[in-house]
Amino acid sequence: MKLQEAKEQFTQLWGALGSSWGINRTMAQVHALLLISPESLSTEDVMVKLSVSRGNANMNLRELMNWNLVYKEIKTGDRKEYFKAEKDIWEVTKRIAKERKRREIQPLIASLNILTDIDEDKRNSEAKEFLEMVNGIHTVVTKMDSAVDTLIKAEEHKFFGAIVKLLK
Amino acid sequence: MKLQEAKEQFTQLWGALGSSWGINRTMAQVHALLLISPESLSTEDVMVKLSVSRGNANMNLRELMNWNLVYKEIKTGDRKEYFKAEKDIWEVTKRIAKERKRREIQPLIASLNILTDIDEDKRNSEAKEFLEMVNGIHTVVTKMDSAVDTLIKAEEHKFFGAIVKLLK
DNA sequence: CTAAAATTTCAATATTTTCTGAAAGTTTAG
DNA sequence: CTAAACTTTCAGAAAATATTGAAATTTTAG
Repeated sequence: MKLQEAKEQFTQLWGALGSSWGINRTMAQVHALLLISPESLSTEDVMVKLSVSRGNANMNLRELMNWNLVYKEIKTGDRKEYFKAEKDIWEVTKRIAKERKRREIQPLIASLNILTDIDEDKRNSEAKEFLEMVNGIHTVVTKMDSAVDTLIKAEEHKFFGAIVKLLK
Repeated sequence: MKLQEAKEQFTQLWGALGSSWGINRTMAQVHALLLISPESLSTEDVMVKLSVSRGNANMNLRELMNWNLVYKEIKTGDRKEYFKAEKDIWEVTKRIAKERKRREIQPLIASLNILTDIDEDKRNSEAKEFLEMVNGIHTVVTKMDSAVDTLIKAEEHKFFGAIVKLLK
C-alpha cells in the first residue's frame, strides 16, 4: 500500500472507531489527521484535507483542545493558528480516559448516589432488589473510577504488567 | 424519592449512559428495565413500560440477547416469550467487555496490521513517523485486548485488586 | 485608530440513526 | 390441517445529530 493511501485509511479507521464509541466522526478524523501530520496544521489545512467547512473544522479543533489532545502552535510572522496533536499514544490514552472519567463516570456516580435515597421500607423485597442492583453498579463503577486514576498515574508497562500477572 | 420514581430515573440514566458510549438509547433502557424487574417481561410489557413500538421492542430485545445480557424464559401454559436479564453486575461488565472486544477491538487490530504494510523506503522520515504512530496504537490496543481477556477470566476483587496495588 | 485577516457563532440544512406499524412469517393448540 | 397467537421484518417517517456558510466578532499589523 502507498503511504498516502495508508494515511487516508487510517483517518477513516479512526473516524469509524470514534463513532462506535460515542465520539463525533469528524472530530476523530481531525484527530487522526493531526496524529499523522509531521507539521502542525491550520484550520484551512484541515478544511482542505478532510473536505469540511470552516465552522466544522473550527468546532472540532476546539473540542479536541478541550480534550487536551491537541494544542495551538503560534508561528512567528504568521497570523494563523496552527494545531498539533499529542503524539505519545500512552499519553493520548491517559488523556482520553481522564476526560471520559470527568465527563461521564463521575456524574454517573453522583446520579447513582441519589438513587439509593429511597423512602421505602428496606424489607420490601422490590426495594431491596432495586437497591442491590444500584449498589452493585455503584461498586463496579467506583472501582473503575479508581482504576482510571491508577492508569493516569501509572507507567504503561506497570499498568499492563499488573493486569497481565493475573493470567499467570 | 419514591421507588417507582427511582426506577424510572434509573432507566433514563442507563439510557443516557448507553448513548454516550455508542449504544442505542432504547436498547440501554430495555436493559435497565429488565435489570430492575423482579419478574421476566414480555415484549408487550416492554412496549407499555417504555412507550415504544413492537418492532423497536423486538429488535432491541433481540440485540440484547446477541450481547448475552438477556435471555428468553418460557413460562409453561403461556405462548408468549418472556425476557430476563443477567443481574450480576460483574458478570454484566465482563459480557459487555467481551462483546466490545469481539466487535471492535479485534477488527481494529486487524485493520492496523494492514496499515503497517507500506511500500515505501523505511528511511523516508514521513513513512517512519507514520509507522511509529500505527505501531504505537497497535501496541496499546493489543495490550488492552489482553487486559480484557484477563478481566473476563478474573474475579472482580482480583482484577481491581491488581490495579489498586499500583497506587500503594 | 483602521482595516484586513482570522476566528467564532448559529440558524438553516443535510445526514445519519432510530423508530413505527402494518404486513409477512412462524409457531402451536386444538 | 387451521386459525389464532405471537414474532419478525422492513420501507417509510420521525427524531437526533452533525454540517454548512455567511454574518458577527475578535485580533493584530501597520
